[in-house]
Amino acid sequence: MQKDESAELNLIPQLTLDCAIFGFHDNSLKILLLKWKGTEYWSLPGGVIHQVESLDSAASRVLKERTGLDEIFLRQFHTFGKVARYDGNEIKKKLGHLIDPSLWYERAISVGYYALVDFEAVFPNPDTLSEECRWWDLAEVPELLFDHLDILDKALHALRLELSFQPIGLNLLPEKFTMPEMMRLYESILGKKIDPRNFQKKILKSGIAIRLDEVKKGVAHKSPFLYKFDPERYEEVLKEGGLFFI
Amino acid sequence: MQKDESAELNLIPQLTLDCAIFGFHDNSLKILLLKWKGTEYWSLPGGVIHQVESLDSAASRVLKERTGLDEIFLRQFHTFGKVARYDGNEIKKKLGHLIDPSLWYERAISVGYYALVDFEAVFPNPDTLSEECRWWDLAEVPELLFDHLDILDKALHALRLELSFQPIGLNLLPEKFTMPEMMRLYESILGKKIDPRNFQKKILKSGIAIRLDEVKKGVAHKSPFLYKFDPERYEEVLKEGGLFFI
DNA sequence: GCAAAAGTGTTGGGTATACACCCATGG
DNA sequence: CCATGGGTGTATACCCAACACTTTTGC
Repeated sequence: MQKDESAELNLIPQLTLDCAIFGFHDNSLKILLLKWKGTEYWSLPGGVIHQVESLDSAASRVLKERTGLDEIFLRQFHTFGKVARYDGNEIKKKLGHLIDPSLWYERAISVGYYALVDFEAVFPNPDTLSEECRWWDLAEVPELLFDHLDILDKALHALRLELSFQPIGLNLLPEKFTMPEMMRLYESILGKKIDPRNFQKKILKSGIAIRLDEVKKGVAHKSPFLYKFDPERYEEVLKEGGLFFI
Repeated sequence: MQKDESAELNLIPQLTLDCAIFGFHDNSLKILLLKWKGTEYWSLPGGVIHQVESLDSAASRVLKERTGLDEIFLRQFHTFGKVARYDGNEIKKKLGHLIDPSLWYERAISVGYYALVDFEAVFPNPDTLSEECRWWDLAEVPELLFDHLDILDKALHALRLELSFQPIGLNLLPEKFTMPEMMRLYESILGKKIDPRNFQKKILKSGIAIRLDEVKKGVAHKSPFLYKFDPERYEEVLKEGGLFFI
């Protein structure tokens, strides 16, 4: 986007943001992606920053637009500032029918956010340049435009690092959840297997989750108990030094 | 700074960077600050971003200018994007004699970096708007301009979080150092006391530091042994899951 | 009844913590 | 010789990892 145009629209020039929106469903971690109109190319949802809004508000706005959710758990994790983040030729070739490449030749710096949302509560919503917005399993992510694979990698890395200090479970799981669900959430973020006995012991000892007098019905096999978080205790444990699963 | 001027100078408009440069000396953590010409006000060193350089290169450039050092350990930690980061009245009142406030009324977003340097190797060097550049003990930091106290706080917080995963010691200590020096470095970052016996055990068992056949002379009291890092082993330990002192 | 997933306890090894005294040096 | 900080070992508690079988349910 050119400066003149940015100025007209009251945008901060050459600055954008991109969001890695994570959800959890079917025992695996998902990421919300957009498909660009008339192409087979996908990217992370992103947006511009208005002169009158903070970076955080801009990210909330973008998330609200794509997911319909307010009060989303959002964390800024890195700002991407290489000189050649976009390849002019790539844009001309892949997106030339959609946007005027001359407007996109200028360098852009992008602030990366990751978001954790309740999969069930999201209504995915394409933006003006995209025709589809949907969840992808992390293991099956298609080729992404620009440097969005880098951004996604770094988001995942930040998520792993902060797993011990952020209320990940509270934001990615529904209000009532089972212990195996929570365990598989941790497994999919960490990329490794966890022993179910040790996991349960640790969670229950920490007190962050409480067993309800209720089991999950309608599933095959033995009915698992349902749990809910104790948000105050969760916060407390994270502040006291974290919840490590290394 | 206004867009016209940015364009002339080939700068990215409305985007700056600020650096929290940490050193370690006299058993305490220090931060490098600039004093603005004709005032008693201090701030973190910062700079602009040229169209033809990456964010990381811009930060390296600023650091080279302020410290004389190349190949500095630098980490981006957060981007500060509130709408009203600068207070126009504050600038007019405090810095009106130095800069034209009309040029600074425009909002700026700042990318924060922290740097870890060998205190002894630095030659502090003021920039064009400052008359002094010197180290301050973290416990005695004066009032800072703009939102630089926030930035410093967040830098320290990031440093603490990454203490277990980054080669902090290697970058903040001289080539040969004593165990109590290293211990007090950790103490000053974490803000708490560590047991010297347990500290030594842990460091030596990890293998990141090797005792030399040499003691530090010319100090009062018993001469402490000197150690040096084993950089490969240090990297290895950090990758394997970190070096925790919680 | 059988396949699939849930639920559950114990033990051994290792790691973190707590703790106090002697030693070397400079002044 | 004394004040100061450096150097060191042990005993204990806790935590974590390893490990396998029974139960429940849907099909």
